[in-house]
Amino acid sequence: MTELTRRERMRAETEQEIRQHARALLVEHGREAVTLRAIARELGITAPALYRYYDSREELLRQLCDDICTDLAAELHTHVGPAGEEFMDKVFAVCRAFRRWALAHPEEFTLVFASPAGQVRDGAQDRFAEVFLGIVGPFMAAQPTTAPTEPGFTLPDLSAQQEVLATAFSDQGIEVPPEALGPHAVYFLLRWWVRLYGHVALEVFGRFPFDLKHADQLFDSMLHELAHEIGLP
Amino acid sequence: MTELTRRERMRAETEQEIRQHARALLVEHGREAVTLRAIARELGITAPALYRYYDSREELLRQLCDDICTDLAAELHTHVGPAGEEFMDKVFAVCRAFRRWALAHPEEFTLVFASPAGQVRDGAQDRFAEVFLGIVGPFMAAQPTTAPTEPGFTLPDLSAQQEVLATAFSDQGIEVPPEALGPHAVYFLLRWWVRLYGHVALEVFGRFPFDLKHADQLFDSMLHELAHEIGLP
DNA sequence: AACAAAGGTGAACGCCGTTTACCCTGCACA
DNA sequence: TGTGCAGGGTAAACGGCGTTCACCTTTGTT
Repeated sequence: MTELTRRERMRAETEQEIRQHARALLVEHGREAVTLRAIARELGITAPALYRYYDSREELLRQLCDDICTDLAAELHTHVGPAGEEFMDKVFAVCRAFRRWALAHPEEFTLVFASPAGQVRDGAQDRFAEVFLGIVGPFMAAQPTTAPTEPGFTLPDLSAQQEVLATAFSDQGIEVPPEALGPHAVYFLLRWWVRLYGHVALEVFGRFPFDLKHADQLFDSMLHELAHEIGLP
Repeated sequence: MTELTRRERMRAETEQEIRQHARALLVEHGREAVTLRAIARELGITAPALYRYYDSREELLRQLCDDICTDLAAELHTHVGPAGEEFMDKVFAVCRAFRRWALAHPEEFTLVFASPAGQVRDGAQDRFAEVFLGIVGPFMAAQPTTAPTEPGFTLPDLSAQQEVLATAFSDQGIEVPPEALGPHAVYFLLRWWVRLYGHVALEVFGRFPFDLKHADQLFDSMLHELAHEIGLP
């Protein structure tokens, strides 16, 4: 049945426990509280023992970042739902789920989405892109066609991104017809992400210029605007 | 001439030096490196001496946050320029200056614009709003009229924000005619900030779904789009 | 049965924020 | 003109941190 030796099982279990407690510390007391000694204390072992599992605290945080991405991806896929429903309903559902998740998990959001470049990222950047494209891919495949932007606008040069996007999708086994990957589509994807991220981050960090009640309404307005811009009601 | 006693001059000087070194540490080695002991070392004094100036490291960071806001505001006001030029040129100049500043000072941007709610903010939130409104106010006063949004959209309820905005402006001595503060104006302000912040933060944190060359082009497209939406070419 | 590796320990090093007790020194006031 | 006191500094100490090292026990393999 299980090909694992006793030691390997123990190791896997401990590893799991480490991540769980690290996650709990992050959620409840913030990034600074994710401390090797605190984790060890909760596990009933000593801090140096953790070095059998991770090379440093930094690496543990990277791992944590990865775990969060995985969970977030699962959570969001939940809201994609079956293939039946209306296209925009699904997109809206995923966006709203992202906002809800971010507001409910500010510390995790901060770690994953607002850490300065050199720190946690590096490997996690790919992980994040993977999650993002995993969510977005099916939509781009299903999207009937992208409304051309109004004449008079010169699109920025996004040919490089088209290719990156195409190979990323095929790497992940997501089939997206090439005609759905025109420059308009890429451009629109970026605009969507900018606004979604912008609103959510501002709300999480309390950086709107004044206290917003009805932030939900503002968020929904933004979604409808975006939908309008690709030609859907 | 100077009403200050010798001791007061010394104190002011030291205070200044503390801030400078703290700032340098932040810029060069990140938030975690802003350490009481490190600052003291550079000043040639001992760490406990700093408690004559700040109650805690947290408070020092808050103060630092304030200083950054002040400098940023000055920097941005530089780009507002004299009253002569074209309206949109000025708005664009300020937005581009903000992006340049953020990319050139990622650690400072992170501290001020991407710290989870409870931490640095609290008092700094007002400070930030002050800076934001100080920049935005003159534009809203000068703006001819706001193009109504397309029919079929229901604006979110922003009446509370209208009032907050109005009193904030008058508190700061900025004269904005009440007809420039309609719900459309407030709504448009928020959309602008969401997109500006969204793009800049994503770029600073490297959280676009793939590596963007030509991010400038994307940024400029966004600006032109926004200008288009209030009815300017 | 012998042995090597894995996983744990305790002690130590050098950081850190913060508190405490103490010491000068410049300033105000008698 | 002295006197006292507050302001700005010190050293020492506490507890917590990441990390390293030497060591010891358990486990799996040969």
